[in-house]
Amino acid sequence: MYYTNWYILYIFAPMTTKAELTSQFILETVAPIFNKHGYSATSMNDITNATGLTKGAIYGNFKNKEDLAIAAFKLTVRNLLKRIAEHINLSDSPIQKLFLISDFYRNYYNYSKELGGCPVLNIGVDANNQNTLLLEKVKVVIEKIQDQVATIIENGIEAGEISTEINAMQYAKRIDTMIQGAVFMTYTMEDEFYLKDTMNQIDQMIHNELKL
Amino acid sequence: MYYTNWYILYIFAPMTTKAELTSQFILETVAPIFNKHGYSATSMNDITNATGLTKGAIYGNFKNKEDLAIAAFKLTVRNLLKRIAEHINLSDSPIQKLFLISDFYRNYYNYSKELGGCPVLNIGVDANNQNTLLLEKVKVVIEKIQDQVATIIENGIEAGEISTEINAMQYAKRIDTMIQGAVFMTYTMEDEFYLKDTMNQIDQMIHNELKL
DNA sequence: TCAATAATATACCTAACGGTATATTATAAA
DNA sequence: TTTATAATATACCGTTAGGTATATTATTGA
Repeated sequence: MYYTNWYILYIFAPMTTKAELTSQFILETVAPIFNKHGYSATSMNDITNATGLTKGAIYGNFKNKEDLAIAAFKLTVRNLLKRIAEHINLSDSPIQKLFLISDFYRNYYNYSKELGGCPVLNIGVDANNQNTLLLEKVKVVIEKIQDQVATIIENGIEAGEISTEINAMQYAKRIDTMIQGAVFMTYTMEDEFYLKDTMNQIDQMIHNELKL
Repeated sequence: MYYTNWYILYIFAPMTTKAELTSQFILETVAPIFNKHGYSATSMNDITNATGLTKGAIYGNFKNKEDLAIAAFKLTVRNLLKRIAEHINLSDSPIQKLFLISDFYRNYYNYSKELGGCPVLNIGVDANNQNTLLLEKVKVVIEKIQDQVATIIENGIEAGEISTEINAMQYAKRIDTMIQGAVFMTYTMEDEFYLKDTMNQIDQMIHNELKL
């Protein structure tokens, strides 16, 4: 089925070609599917059905299934990181930024459900022993997040809000580990308690161990 | 290819039929494959190749792929739980049992690699939104583990080793959540630091918050 | 308006999928 | 040793997999 009424979109994005719009549309449609079902459980048929497009359109815009999966993961993560960054920037204080991180993940269940689950957890586990390229992308994302948290902690130390005794990267990793554990438990047990309680635990940790 | 030299096994297990031995052999061979690659990424061809048996033998002993996957998961978990129980029983003191739990997971990376990864994490994520039956089994396992940890904490309270203020189930869940987070991070980042450091963190928590 | 080209649909490829009916062989009971 | 049955191998089923060549349509620039 051909479609011609894409001029509406074109008005708002005059620099993009039709193929670019199609690519973006495919990615946005497909990203939550890959995230939910995993790489090999997502078929090209699922993709054509969900988009209403044909294989010609898909393969005209993406080299193959793997290329599409990687691009979809990147899109999901880009949106997620942007959202986290926005939330963190609600305060200028490093220690408050830390509390804003836990605050973000307090409501992460509802938000991430729209993404088809937590992309870091889902693709991380799915890609392990399956897809080296995809796993590498997940690693980079985790490192990026940890670096950001570590930087906040370091800024907190410099600002005199956080104890100089603290190993910034160690605590960044601890926070990230606890978050991922809580995300896994909440999804597997279908119970938000894990996310909520773990965020309380992180807050408690910030208060008792980091804060001066 | 038919095989006739199974009498050797038969001597040591005289009560089992040939089919039971074959079933067990299939399960032990297949369990790590399912665990590693997930349900849909594991094909019946993978299974016949790994076992050296044919589809006739597989489908003679198992109803279908799902039945096989569930049986394989159960086997892996049974062995895992047995191993944990053995380790916990190295002490009679509840508080020492808690330390033995973190001690067990300190070396969990090497052990679980033999299983094809952590079955709770891998199958938990893999089965989510994919396989209801399998997900249900994972839930039961997690509940079982948490109940056991909670019971140990309660025994610790009764024995006067642990503060009466402590909510046993809450801390059981916290410990479990932190462990799963660490397992995920260690596998995804291929870095044992996460498991080691998180176990130190749990020990610290037991010392500072639970212990009287 | 018309040609050139970009983008998508259609039809089809081979291989692999899970699963099954049946033939063949191994084992057990007499 | 023979016969009944349990267990496994073989050959095959229809379907779906990812992917592609080509036809068709949309869009662009002159």
